[in-house]
Amino acid sequence: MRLSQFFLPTLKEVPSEAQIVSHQLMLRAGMIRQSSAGIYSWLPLGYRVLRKIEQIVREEQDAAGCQELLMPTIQPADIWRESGRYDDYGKEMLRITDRHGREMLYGPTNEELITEIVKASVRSYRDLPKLLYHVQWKFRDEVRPRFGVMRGREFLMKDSYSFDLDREGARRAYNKMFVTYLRTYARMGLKAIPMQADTGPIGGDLSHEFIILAQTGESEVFCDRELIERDVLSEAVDLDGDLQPVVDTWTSRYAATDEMHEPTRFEAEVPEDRRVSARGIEVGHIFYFGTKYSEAMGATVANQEGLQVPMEMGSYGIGVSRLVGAIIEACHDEAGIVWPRSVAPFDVGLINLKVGDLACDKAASDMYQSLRLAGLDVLYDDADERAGVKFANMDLIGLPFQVVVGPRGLKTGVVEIKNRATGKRYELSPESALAHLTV
RNA sequence: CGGGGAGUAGCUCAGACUGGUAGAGCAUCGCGUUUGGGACGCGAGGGUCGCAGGUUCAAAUCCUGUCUCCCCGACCA
Repeated sequence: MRLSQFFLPTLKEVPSEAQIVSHQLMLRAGMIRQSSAGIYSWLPLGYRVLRKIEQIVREEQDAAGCQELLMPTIQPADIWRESGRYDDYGKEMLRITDRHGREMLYGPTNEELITEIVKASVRSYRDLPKLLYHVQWKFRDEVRPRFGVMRGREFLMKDSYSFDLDREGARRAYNKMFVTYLRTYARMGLKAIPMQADTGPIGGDLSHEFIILAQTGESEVFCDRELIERDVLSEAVDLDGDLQPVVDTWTSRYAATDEMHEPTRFEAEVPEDRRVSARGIEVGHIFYFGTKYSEAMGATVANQEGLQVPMEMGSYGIGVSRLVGAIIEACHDEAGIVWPRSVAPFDVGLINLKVGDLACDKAASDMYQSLRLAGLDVLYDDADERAGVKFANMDLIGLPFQVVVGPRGLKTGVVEIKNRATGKRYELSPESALAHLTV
């Protein structure tokens, strides 16, 4: 993509409404624009990141045998009356009346709808287990939306639902999602720590929040350093095998948010040098809630004895749009965003320092071609701007690598590669620069 | 939902107390000088001062109402 053609409205100054760094940077980097309180448009750069995150989530869900479908955003009130949540959910649920006076709502979550779907088609234990998910916009009419996409009213969420015959089956599904979540966050360059959680309005008695550590996180968290140091992706796990031992290694170590924190237990269980107290952001939440919905809504299957039993259910959410903000909270510096490679909107930012200079234009354009041929996503700054502006903007949007083509380097036949995360620069021939970036 | 703050040019803000017909920096456009970390000079364009009433000869400014946004708290992916 050529920068001269890309819709990237960056801001030099910090808009006054943005208080936290991820919100400020998302506005400044031209990723989002606010439409109304807690509701945002995603501009091209932001949307690229959102889709990258969504794709990682999708791949990991698929790998766990979770099947993607898509449910509507607007739901009928009836099924929520059936579950008993129509009144429980309160004003946070956006209620709508259609032209015929039918009561509808913009879904804040989908337990009722998915239960309705599965109930209609699943009759026997032979049809179980089932793991289903979708990635879809939700609306929760928060009293106080804030922090940009971190607490928006409209947000993109991946929500999965498990259906099993019995508790053991449900536990297997829960464990599968537990492990899958760890992998999902790790692939985004995040350290996510599962912590025992309250179940809130979803209900149920087994639940974990996934918290990532970030200096500007909303809640205070306490955990064993050992949990942070684990390299999740290097641990090979068989998702179809028994995952309980894996889950146990995580849940046996101390990890708690401030509301669940027990200082005495913390000090008793964790050696002093491993005690971490930090800030955290909730980026996922998993629940086992048994037959709460299946019972209320009559979602039963015939078991081996031919008896009708309510299905055992769980639900599993990842805040996809929140993750965009959360990753920035965890990955930024003075100059701007520092994207982990896996979610970066482009792999490389190519800067032509002197547009109009024949040698620079040729070298930059050749480099642009080669990088793209090598399969990289490149943002090519071909705009006629001063060097300072180009550097500042490229740092702001945080692409993992910058390739700088300028008259100074070309004199000796080199281009410069800058690693955004480390700040290190390397002068290399165009060929070795290419090789360096395509390993 | 309780408490607080703010709406003036695309962005950041001044002007309001003390009413007299709107300003700066940045951004944009033109010209020139610059050109490896957010340049400089000259010139230009751009605002129903959130909206609706009221007071007044006169309202961005005073009064009333209303809408929106932000912050703190209780609630949440």
